Amino acid sequence: MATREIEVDEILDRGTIVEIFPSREEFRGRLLNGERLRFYIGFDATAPTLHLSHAKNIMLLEKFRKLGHEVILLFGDFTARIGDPTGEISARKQLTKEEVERNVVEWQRQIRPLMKFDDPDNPPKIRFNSEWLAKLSFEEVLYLASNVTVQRMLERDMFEKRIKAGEPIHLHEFLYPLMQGYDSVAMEVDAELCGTDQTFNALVGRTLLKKFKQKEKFVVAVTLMENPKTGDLMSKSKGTGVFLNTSAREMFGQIMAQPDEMMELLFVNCTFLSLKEIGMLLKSDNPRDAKLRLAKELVSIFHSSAVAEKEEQYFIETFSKRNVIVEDVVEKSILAGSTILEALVAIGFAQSKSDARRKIEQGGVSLDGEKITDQAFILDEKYNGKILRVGKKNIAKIVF
RNA sequence: GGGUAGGUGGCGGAGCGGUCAAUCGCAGCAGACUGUAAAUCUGCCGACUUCGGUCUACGGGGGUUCGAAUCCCUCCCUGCCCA
Repeated sequence: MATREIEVDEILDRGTIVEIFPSREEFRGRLLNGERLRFYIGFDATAPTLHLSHAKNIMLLEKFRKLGHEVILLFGDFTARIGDPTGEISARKQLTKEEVERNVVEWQRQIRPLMKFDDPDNPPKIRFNSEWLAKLSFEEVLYLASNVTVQRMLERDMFEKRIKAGEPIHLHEFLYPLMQGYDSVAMEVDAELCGTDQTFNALVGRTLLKKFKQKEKFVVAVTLMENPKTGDLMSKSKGTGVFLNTSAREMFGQIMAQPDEMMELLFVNCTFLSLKEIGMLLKSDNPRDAKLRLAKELVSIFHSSAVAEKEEQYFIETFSKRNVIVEDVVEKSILAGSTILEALVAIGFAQSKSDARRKIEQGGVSLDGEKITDQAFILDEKYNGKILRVGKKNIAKIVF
């Protein structure tokens, strides 16, 4: 059937997939010959917050699931103890079973809009790699390790970089690719989706699977959410992330705060718009309009189109026209009689009183549009319902 | 095991007895300009403060000194070279 081919090619060529091992053509052939393949993607579930990069991967996996393939979300609860070698020194704290379970519940809640968990015919599966990794004996680990050479390990760019930079590499970090590789063996998967930074690990898995089970595993390397201009990844610490567990309003704002050069990546990987339409949007006169559309698309996916519509209006009024819609602002309750300093800290608009002081001194704090200059300003009931604004982004209606 | 160079704020990296809450760069915050983008400019960037100050900080501990991030002892950690 030609329609199937078109579907498959769309997935393979959209741009999300960067590289396929051993080759795109072999993978395509297997996708088209009617067999049901087992896909998996691994997550480090140490943090309960997901961002769009996770979303992108899950959206891709969902496409394969819809084609009828089996998909597994693997939570690396065991590998999380080491952490993928990124430069951090020591073994990470082991998460308790409860913490892992809580994280998984939280994850599912956040990705529910992206994947049909309750599909009766082909539900996605969730697994944990402690299931097999925690059981390996030292002997088995040795055997595993005997299949990979130090030279091969040193090929990994991260290790190479660290050697060049004179940074330590701990021996246990070498085990990370082995463990991740063993996941493939334990689950006997046909394909692994991974970020391009994980290709090495995934390929180790390919080697192991071939050796132990005489099975060909495809490695599908997926683009990273990397700023094409600066090379920075979307990250929390740089404040460039778009997080999935936020309100529609915050998400809208986070998208609008994205650099222009991120738009194409986000459109292609995180929306369902056609490449043609994306191309047209990116050519529009004011990049801001394309970004508004992007924000609306994404908020629609994670919340609803009605909410997205409303948030767009809110955004335009509040930030473009600088009107404040009083009824529509988040309420923050504070204690009557608090000083402005205490209140700013209490509602999270300042990190400390010192920080709050600075913000006031610098003219960043206003109440109902009037700048506050007095640090000793007292907030009491007569200000109930007034709008407190700190900087551009922090707006709240204060209630007592 | 031997030698050698190091461990400073979110990161990079100065300082090597007082004037160090610690030069500078990045990141961050506030303001101006804007499209909650970028670039640019200005100011800020440990905490508390009755704005006089006070407290906590330069791997850990101990010491010398009126005074230590800076000197000494000891412990821990890391790179590199040799074995």
